[in-house]
Amino acid sequence: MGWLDDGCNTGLVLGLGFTTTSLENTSNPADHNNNRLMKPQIKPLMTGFEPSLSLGLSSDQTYSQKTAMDGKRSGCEEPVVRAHDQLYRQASPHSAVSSFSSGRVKRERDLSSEDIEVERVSSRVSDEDEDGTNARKKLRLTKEQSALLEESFKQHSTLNPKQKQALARQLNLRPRQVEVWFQNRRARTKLKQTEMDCEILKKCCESLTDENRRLQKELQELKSLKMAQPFYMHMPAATLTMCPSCERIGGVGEGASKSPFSMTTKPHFYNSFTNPSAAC
DNA sequence: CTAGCTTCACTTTTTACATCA
DNA sequence: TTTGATGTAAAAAGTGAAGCT
Repeated sequence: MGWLDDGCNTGLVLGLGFTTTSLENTSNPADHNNNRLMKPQIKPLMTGFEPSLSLGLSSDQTYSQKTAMDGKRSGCEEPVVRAHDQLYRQASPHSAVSSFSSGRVKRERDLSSEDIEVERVSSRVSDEDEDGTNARKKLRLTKEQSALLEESFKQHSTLNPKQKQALARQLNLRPRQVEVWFQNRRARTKLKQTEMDCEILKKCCESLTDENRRLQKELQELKSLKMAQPFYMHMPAATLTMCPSCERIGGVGEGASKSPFSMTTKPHFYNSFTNPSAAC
């Protein structure tokens, strides 16, 4: 980051520091599985920012496109269901066939006995489609199902097995489907949060850049002032002190505060680590 | 140490919708 | 105006790894 350099070679360093905590913890504090959300791989955005953090501008476009699309879609909360989709849902109310074919072996291995039992009960269609093929079909959740899942997600971002079972029964879905929905929902939440964090960081970056420019300019002005005043040149550096109370530069001895060279404005000895408000 | 379970990150597949010729 | 092809975003689901008990 070039704008962090001390371009004047004055020995003065303008530092940039940034620490923050999670802006929004979407998980429920009471959730028994909350600690899992703090795994190392997701920590960076949850716990702090490294000074060397770089921002990718490409995400800007992605973000705007996504939000545009979101807006577009949120405008019609329930997308128009096409005729064939309607038919599919109506003719096959147990449309939760999903991808039973390809992943079946593994999933049956992974399923708990309870899940398998529910699977048998609520497996709402056979593995084969109406046309007899074994093509993978995917469920589109109904508006009601999505609403209930969302409601449940607001209460718990993760589900324990009992909650999962109950919700699956309530929605007439397989527990695996509920599990997948929550998994994807968590991922989307995190992605959204990441995009928001990215936007905030970009704004902070811009603000810090401006601040840096301003300070550099101020530094230049001070240097030229220094050059124009031989009095300072002849003064030993050690005799220039900053009065802690009036924050004026003075020399040794009384009357120093009355120096014609006293600072009339507060100097910007600003530490971004302790004064982040200047940036954000 | 191992097994079982859960979650996550990453990926693939399917669906819905917009646009254009 | 209608229709089919195509592109794209979102959602559902698959897979493997890692952490925990």
